Amino acid sequence: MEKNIKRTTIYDLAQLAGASPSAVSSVLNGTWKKRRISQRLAERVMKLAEEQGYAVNAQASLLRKERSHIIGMIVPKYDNRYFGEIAEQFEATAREAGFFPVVTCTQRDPALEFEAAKELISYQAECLISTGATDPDRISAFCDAAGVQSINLDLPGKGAPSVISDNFSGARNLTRLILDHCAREFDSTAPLRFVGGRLTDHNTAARLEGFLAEHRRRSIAVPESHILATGYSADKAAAALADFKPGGPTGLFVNSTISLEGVVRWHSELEEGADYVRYGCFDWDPFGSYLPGNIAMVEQDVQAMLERVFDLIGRTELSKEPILIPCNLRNFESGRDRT
Amino acid sequence: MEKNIKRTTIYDLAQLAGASPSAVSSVLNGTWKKRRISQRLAERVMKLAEEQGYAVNAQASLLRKERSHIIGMIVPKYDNRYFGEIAEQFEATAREAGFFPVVTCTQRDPALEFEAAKELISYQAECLISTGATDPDRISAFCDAAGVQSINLDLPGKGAPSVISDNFSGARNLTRLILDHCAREFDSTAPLRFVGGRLTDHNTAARLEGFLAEHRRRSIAVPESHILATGYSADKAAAALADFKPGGPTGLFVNSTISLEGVVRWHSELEEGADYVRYGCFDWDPFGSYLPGNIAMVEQDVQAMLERVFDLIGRTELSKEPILIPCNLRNFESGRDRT
DNA sequence: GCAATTTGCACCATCGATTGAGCTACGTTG
DNA sequence: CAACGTAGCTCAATCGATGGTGCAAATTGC
Repeated sequence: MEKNIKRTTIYDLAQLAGASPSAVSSVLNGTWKKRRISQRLAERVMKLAEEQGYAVNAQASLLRKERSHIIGMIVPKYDNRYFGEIAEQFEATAREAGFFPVVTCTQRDPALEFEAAKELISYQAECLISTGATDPDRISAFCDAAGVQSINLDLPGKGAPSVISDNFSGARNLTRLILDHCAREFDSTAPLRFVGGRLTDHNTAARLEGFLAEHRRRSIAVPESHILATGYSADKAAAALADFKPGGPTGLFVNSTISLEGVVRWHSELEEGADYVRYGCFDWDPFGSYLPGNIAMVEQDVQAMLERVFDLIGRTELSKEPILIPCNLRNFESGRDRT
Repeated sequence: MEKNIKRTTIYDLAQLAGASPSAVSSVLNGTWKKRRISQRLAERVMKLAEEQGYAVNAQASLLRKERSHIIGMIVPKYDNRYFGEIAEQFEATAREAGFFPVVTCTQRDPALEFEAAKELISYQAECLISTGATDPDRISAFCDAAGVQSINLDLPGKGAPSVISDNFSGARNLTRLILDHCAREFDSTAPLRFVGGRLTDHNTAARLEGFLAEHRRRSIAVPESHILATGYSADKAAAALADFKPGGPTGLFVNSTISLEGVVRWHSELEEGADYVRYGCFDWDPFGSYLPGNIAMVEQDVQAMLERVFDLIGRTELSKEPILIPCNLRNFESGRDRT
């Protein structure tokens, strides 16, 4: 770290080895056999590179090469298992496919999303995955203009192919399970409450539709006051429920684990009636099954989603109709399925 | 996406604008006033750049410039709040400081850690943060040789300055709380069990020391069989406890939220005696306070850790003695402190 | 022993952006 | 009207790695 020493370059190594920079380059990038460099020189150069702590300058190398093999992803947050798993699996899958993954977290901030996307394109990313983006179309428009492929994940857009969960079916199945449970355990046919998320958000809207569809199927009317999609945060969910003191069997559909935090807080602070509250949550968390009253969670199939995403990479003329991936419903009612 | 169109360059824009590439360059990088480019030309170029979806080629730009402003971080996993928060806050702090953060996840794989570190250095990162690295010294040795600053976070190393939690004190305080609680609630002075982690890992070792120190202070002997540091995974923690059927008041010190998953599974499957189990966990999770039997969690102070890390950046002649950051003990006993 | 290969490398243009050093045309001043 | 200034550019070298081409020297074939 002494001063800002210039990094070692192939020119330095060439001098030390008494060879030409191009010979050094070909030794270090593995093309030396094709270029008929002797084993002797190759070994000398590799030893020197090791000693000098040489690392190729990717900027220079990529500038010269055709492809960057960089693949970018923007992600809103790392504060839940879903996005954490997406980032982790994306990196692993990308590496396996010979890409260099770069993931960046944009805090659900539309301006930052766009800035980050531009930065990734500056770095010559060959493809950009917008995960849960607030304004995916702005990003895909920019990618289009720059001639870079883009794919939406988790939230759909109109400007690029989208891979998303089948929110409608997942929500309908979860609603069905909670309603069934309330009927069985409490003999109740009261409508559930829908807590968390934002209706302007496609996923929340699709989940609400599934929620309502199942109620309709059973001819249960859902009053407007039961739709508490007041935003994404534990505090907002808790606030939305603050005044609600359940007077009997109560079922809740919780939209996201982050909202679940608020619901559980509300639930644990209830003075009475807590034992008659049952809920299920769209999204999974390992501790979810141990929360009193939680009877099921919907786990999105991250692996399948990413497989579809990687299928799309490099392909052209793709439909922009969202590709729906089924979710897994994890049922905790009987204590099973906790792994 | 039609074919592999060449990306737009300043040469393309220069042609379209009827100007020279250098004029275009200076317009787009903001130095045009200094270089006495007319407002008229500047506006024309910027409009064209917009239309053509121009994005500067960072490879070319960085190759020419002195500094990259790239700052790299490797992180083991995104499967818990601690590392998620580290990654998220690191990115935010780095951006504020004018850096371009690149975070990559290495799955606790030593080989991948090293590969990823080398890649980040290839990309001309000015500084590399090794978070929870299995073999941080190998990485810092390489960084040293390449003339790049490196800093260890979460787990210490000998080759670079380290910022870590005060695991000893945190563990001692947690142990104290659990022992106090067991004494108060059950009138028990039995030694706790230590579950999860690996003793070869510095943090586990330091926490075990804190755990033992508090027992010693109270003259409570801890049998070897109570040290169940059999690895990092829910399954391993559950397996370590599988044969243990508590015959009375029982206290557990759980080392990491990932181990906690296993402990909670074991706890929830106990046929009897579950009501007499109390535990606390080193590391925090938002659902932790709602788990039956969980009386406290240790939250590591990510913000403070990262502040110290950024203090160190760019400085030289730093001590390699680990910098200890105090942890926050979250006490759930009375239902407080759940936020 | 001489031509024909083959081996082993060096030379140099190139990728796109940056930046110090000009260069030109116009206007001003004395 | 010559000398000078300045606005508004352009030129060209440069960053480090790559890979096509070229060219001695060493080796082989006959």
